Amino acid sequence: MGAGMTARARQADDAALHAIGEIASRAGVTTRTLRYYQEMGLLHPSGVTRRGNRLYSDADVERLRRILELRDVMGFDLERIRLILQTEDRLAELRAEAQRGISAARRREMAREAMDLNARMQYEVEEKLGLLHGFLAELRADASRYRDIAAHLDIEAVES
Amino acid sequence: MGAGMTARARQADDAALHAIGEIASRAGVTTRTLRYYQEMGLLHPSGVTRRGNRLYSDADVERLRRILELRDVMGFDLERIRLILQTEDRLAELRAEAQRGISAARRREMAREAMDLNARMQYEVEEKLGLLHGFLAELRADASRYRDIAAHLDIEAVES
DNA sequence: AGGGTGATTGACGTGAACGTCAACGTACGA
DNA sequence: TCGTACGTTGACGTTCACGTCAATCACCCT
Repeated sequence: MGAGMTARARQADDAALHAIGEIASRAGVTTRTLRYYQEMGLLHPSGVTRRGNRLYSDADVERLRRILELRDVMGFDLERIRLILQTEDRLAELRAEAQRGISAARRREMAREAMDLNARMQYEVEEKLGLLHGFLAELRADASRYRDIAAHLDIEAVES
Repeated sequence: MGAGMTARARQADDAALHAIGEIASRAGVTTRTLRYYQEMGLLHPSGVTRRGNRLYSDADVERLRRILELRDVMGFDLERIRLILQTEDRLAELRAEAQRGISAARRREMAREAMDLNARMQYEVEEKLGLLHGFLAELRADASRYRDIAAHLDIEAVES
């Protein structure tokens, strides 16, 4: 498809779809990463040109942001991220109603599953927050010790 | 050396040296990891038997804890961790006095280097703390939405 | 009509952080 | 004395998360 279409992406009905290169550079990753995430079942572009070029929606961009957040901030591997997103997706389907084919029992199970996952992740984040606070305290303590040393060196400098 | 010596490690002068297997299992890593860290210049056992078995001191254990903290909490790679520990080590040497061979200018440079590194790391930790707080907020918001869905499902259950 | 740009699908390569295996040595308890 | 447990040094294997390259295709501009 090439460039130039960027400004004309918003045609009539489709709400702003973007090419892979644009999405990648905006997110600070390579196009290879996006293809790999698709291959891993993490992020499927919501559109495609007749030639086969991937088209990403704003929702896709948001999903990518979530993936990178889980990867960089929490340090999860891609399989873990896939499971998390999968659970969230299934819950989103629940909300979307029109899920008449799913039994009430199954729906309650899905909701419980998502809530369990959410609770576990909250616990992990809180734990990590505690560790990070401790680490920050260590750093500040080190800093004050460093200042003492620097002061000592200054005194030596004056004496000599 | 084998087992059994564990309790007799504290002989006369050396203050409690432990075998690699004990250290590894206590830290939740394998012995391979400890050997790899030595190979990478991250953690050198402070003792060794005449046959060649590694002996780790309590200070070594503390250093290992630092390494795993930097690896797991901050997500740094081993090279980055090596540089951090190296800078801290040099500063510790400064404090230990008896560094008459080092010029005042060099000592001041080392102190400044350590303080710069400390400041950069504090910034990174604070940044990560911010991201984690944001992530936790997302999770809590999700949780309340999930509760709504669960409540809705309960109402349906009552209706049916 | 031709060139530049950005996309596609394979397929193979790579670096980090270990895992695993072979061959060997040694101390301890029965 | 012998088996078991634990240690040693190579050396090769493995997984993850991409990087890189080749061959091809389709727009866009001049």
